[in-house]
Amino acid sequence: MPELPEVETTRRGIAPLITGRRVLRVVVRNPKLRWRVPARLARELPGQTVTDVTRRAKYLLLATSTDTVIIHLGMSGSLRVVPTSLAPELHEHVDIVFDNGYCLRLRDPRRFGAVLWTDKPSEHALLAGIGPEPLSAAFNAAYLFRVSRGRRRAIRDLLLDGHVVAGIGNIYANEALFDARLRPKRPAGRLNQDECGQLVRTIRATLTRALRAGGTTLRDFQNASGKPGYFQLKLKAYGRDGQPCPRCRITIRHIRLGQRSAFFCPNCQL
DNA sequence: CTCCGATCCTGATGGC
DNA sequence: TGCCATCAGGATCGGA
Repeated sequence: MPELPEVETTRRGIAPLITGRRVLRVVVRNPKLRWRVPARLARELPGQTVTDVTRRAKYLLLATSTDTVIIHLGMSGSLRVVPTSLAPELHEHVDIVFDNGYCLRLRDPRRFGAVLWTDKPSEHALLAGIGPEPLSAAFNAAYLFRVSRGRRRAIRDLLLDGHVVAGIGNIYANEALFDARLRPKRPAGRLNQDECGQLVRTIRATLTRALRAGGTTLRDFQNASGKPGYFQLKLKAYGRDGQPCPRCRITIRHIRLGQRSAFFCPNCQL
């Protein structure tokens, strides 16, 4: 489940390999992803040179002088730079072929990902309105306190809302709440300023540590070199139901919150 | 405005 | 052994 650390790990892996490379062609073996891969992509991109590889929330943005390719890894997506001659495997749906014999290859078994084209990224519906990056100064205690006022929804769900804060998925939301000693279902509007500050700090720390470990690999995630991340070894709450809390040894509990799992220690998270 | 459920998809897993 | 149901979940959409 690529969240911010996994997408950023992917960005760092592919950026040095494709920046400055000219696109020869785009091969779309299966256009049916979360949204249909636009035909315009294969028409417009050839001949253009990748000038920049950036990330916003969980979106990877490949920029040329005039266009931007938007890539989302969904739940099961991964990107690798491989020799163009290497035969694609099942679920390897899109290649962006470069002038040096290599291509950027998207694998996405569950096809929740996306490959889109835009010439005005700042106005694109998916990118406009995204909340602040959690590792930026704009995401701070005052901001979280302000946007959570009057909200009755569970704090776990507020953290998953990309319009509130970018790039956090279920794994890191649960982990940050564990470290902040806050229950996933606490109504967001009930957090005081100190708790908001604490949560901002644990979100930052969790994402930073995950980034250092190369992300979390539960099943599908692999970085641009095909290697897994290692943060799953450090998870304290997520997926650990029935096992002892690393703080107090009480058994970690699993509940269903909305449509998703939540994990917490019933003793030390309030 | 806010919130929640439904939706898209495939592969792994567990029960019978 | 095989079959079927369930679950994983990012982000949008529509309706309450």
